[in-house]
Amino acid sequence: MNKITLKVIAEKLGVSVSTVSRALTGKPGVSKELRNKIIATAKKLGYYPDATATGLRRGKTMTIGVLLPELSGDFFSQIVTGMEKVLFHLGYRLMLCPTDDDPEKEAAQIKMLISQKVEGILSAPADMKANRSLYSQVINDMGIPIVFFDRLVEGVDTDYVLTDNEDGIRQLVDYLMSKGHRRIGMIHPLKGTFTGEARLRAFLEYKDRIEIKEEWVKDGKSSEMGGYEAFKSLIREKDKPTALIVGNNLMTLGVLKAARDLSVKIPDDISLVSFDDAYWNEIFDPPITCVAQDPHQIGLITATILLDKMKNKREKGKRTNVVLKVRFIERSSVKKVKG
Amino acid sequence: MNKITLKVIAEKLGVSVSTVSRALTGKPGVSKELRNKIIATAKKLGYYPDATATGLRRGKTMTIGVLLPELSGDFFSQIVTGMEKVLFHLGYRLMLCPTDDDPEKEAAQIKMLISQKVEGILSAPADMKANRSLYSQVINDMGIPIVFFDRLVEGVDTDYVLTDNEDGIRQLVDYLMSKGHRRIGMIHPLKGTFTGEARLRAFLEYKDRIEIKEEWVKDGKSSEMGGYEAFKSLIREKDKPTALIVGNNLMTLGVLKAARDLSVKIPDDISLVSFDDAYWNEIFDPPITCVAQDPHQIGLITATILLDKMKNKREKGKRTNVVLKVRFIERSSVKKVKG
DNA sequence: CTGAAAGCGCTAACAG
DNA sequence: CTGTTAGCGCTTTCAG
Repeated sequence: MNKITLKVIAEKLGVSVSTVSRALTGKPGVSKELRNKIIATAKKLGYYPDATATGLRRGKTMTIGVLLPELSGDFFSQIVTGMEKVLFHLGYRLMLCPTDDDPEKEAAQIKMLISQKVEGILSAPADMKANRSLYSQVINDMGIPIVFFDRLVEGVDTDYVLTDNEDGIRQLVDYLMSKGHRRIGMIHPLKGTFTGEARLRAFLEYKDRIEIKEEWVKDGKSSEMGGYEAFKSLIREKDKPTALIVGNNLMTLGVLKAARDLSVKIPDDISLVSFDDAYWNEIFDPPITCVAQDPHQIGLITATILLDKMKNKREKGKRTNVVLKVRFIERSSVKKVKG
Repeated sequence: MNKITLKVIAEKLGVSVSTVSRALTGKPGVSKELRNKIIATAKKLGYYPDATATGLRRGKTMTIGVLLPELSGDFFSQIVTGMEKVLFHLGYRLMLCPTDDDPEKEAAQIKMLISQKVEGILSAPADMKANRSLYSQVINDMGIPIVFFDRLVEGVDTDYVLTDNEDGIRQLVDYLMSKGHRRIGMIHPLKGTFTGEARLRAFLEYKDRIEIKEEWVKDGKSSEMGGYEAFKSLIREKDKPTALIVGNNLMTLGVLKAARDLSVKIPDDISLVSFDDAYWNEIFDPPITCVAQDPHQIGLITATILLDKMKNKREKGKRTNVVLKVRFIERSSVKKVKG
């Protein structure tokens, strides 16, 4: 049960360590027979290359760090699945780092990834500004390529894959208006996050065309629980909006639960539209009208861009910035009202 | 922008590398002042310890491998969140490895984890038997502790945290019987997986007490898509069961979608119960009766057991085997019928 | 085609 | 309290 290293194999075969290394890593410079013999005994002995040694020697580790708010929830896990799909076959592993949308935890994770000598980082940053200098340091001083997805940090010059949040919100509001709604509320994603700010801002731009009371706008904290609470307090107002925009799919879940608990009928008592689709949105009664992103696709694209950056590290100035459109899906969670 | 290593710091301060190492790792044997000075300049210079070097030197890496069928889906991501909760604060990182329930991919991931020198592995194995000898080799030859969760591999002697699948199925069937159902079908999780086999087997034990036609039992492949297809083909039978057990929450989603697409009314046309709860189960119309696991809890327990194994590596014989009970939740997806 | 040698950055005896 | 030394296992010149 002794540890099997190159040296052990080399001694067993009476050759040198470097030859064994070359044979096993598929490098040229070993006769075919010798190579096969080496491969055979490596397998027989149960040799597993030591990634820490390789990593130390080469300064690279074949691992990609992924920073994201949370593992649970449909949206990010779909994204990660997409990333994994493109990266796994190329031999890369993912190191997933949940930040809980806490900039300090995010910073700790970033430092950890630096220590790990990751070859690249994919990040949906916790906060729009908090770790700006750390991110810049990673890119410039450490030379680790970063691609942001879903969210970004202002002032950090790098590639990103975002969704057109403004357009998404506009599609939602315009639709509601077309159905006669003029009094609209919103439960938006966590304040401080890129998506939270962007979606809220886009919504508030309608303040001259529709009625938006301050009490109709709540921070749903991006979570089921937050959406649940926000809806409860919003629906308690005597003067209610006729329609509500919910800023992501987790919060929609919470809102629906709250509506059920309080016997609020959708769309009769209040109309509802959601940013993000989800498998269950179509099954609910009523099915939820929404604008849909394609998280799996986001993952694929983001990973592909990183790969490209890692390959062509020369073209320093090049930036790939993608902004994806959402898809509007009309279902039955909005009723027509008189202006 | 040169790489900052212990050596750089040492030279800058005119001390030796080992002193710097001791100071930075909090080991005794450095005067308080010197230590502070070292810590200060390390920070000023932007020093990040090289995990590959530390890992190589110590043979340990502070990382835990997690093998699981998939990242997406509520169940496993909740489990992982639980694991992360206990492991992160102790300085461990998780390396998540999706297997897609494919034993070959699983084997590749395991070998990768060995190479990575992980300190422990948490696994929901892809197949009940496929990688038995590899798992045993990891435990015995490599000395890497493993804890199985949700599923296990037969014949691999190690700790595990499972759910009482048999009891869960029994509660479901008994409940259906109490509502008068005697013709029951099942859409079970992927054949070959521990949970798939266990839940199916438990169900089939009722074959003398209720009617179970062969066409009423389908493999839903553990996925939404699989559940969707299975339900479609099942409901097409002229002779249908009066009630259906769906073997996990992803498949339930698919079944509900199919029911909607085909205008099959639940519970009027067919009654439904589900293994696993989910946030949305309560919101659906009708809300779904089910037996619930607590995935977050599973994660916490599994991680805790692994931690314990890593600490007390001496007690080789000790095994912690947990079997968790499910919680029955009655909602409205089953109607009473006449026996 | 093959071998010898020099480290990658860090830790852990062992001396002093 | 601090420094010196010897590697961890691997890759990569540089010779032959």
